[in-house]
Amino acid sequence: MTAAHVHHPDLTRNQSLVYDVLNGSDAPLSAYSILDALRGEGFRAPLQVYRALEKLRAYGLVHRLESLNAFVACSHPDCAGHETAGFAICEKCGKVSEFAEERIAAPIRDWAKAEGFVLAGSTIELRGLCRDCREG
Amino acid sequence: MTAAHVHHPDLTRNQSLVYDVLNGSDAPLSAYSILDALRGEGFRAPLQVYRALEKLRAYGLVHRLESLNAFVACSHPDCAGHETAGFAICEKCGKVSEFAEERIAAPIRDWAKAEGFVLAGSTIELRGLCRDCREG
DNA sequence: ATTCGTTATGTTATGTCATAACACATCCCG
DNA sequence: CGGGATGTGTTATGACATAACATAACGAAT
Repeated sequence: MTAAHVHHPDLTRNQSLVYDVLNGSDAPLSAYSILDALRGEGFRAPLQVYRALEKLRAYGLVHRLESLNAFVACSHPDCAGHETAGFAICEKCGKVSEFAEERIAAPIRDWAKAEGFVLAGSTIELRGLCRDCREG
Repeated sequence: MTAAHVHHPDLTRNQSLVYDVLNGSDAPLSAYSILDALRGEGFRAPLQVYRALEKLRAYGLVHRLESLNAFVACSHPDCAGHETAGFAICEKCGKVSEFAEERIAAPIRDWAKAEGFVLAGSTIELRGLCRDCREG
């Protein structure tokens, strides 16, 4: 676990294993990929992964990418407060950049307020080519 | 077909049936719900639905909601040009409001440009309570 | 230290969403 | 009318996610 994430309970063994796999990956991973990566640690069933992911997401350590059905470790020191985090997904190399831009989040909150929509959460995912792949 | 959508080829029978089901629904529908709705019209297999949806999305008549694994008819007269449409999904009544706010799209394009990210498409989905459900 | 509620885990089975592969039909255009 | 492109039907399979139930570990209060 990184020193930056100090605001959540200690992780259980399963949670820690799942987090480490995600944190060590360049690209998002599906739950079943995580399962395969942890068979050597005794994992046998999808629920072992999904239950750990559920907790890790609640702690703000992991995000789900809805457009990929996949998961990533949070790249920010204190993510739990970022209700409107966004992700830029490179369609060539698969890497994901997480951003928490107030310039993007603010107009969304403003729109919701003007509409009378009580905002509980958001999914913001961009697809395209990252700088490296565009140049390559 | 609505008079507003005049910029795409005529729909085939399957495409038209799928579009009508979506257009007549208050809330997003899964592909399998659409399939069930069309069994009386002779639909037997998921592919019949998915293939129609694929075309309808290409025409800009239908959107996919990634966070729900479901589909909605487009609510705008000319949606094909809206690369950064967003959706507000009510978690109580299930209704979806589509929006195409330049105030939200512009800062996303700006961020992408500053990052050197070539934007190909985006998913913007908000979860919460719509005005009606908040008041109810 | 024992009881008891809460949380985590293991396991099997099932449910839900989506596509591969192949065959056949239809349409349109030259 | 011939031939490529597109649409359709069907079977089978792959990929993602959860229900239901049993057992175990933990932690606080007595």
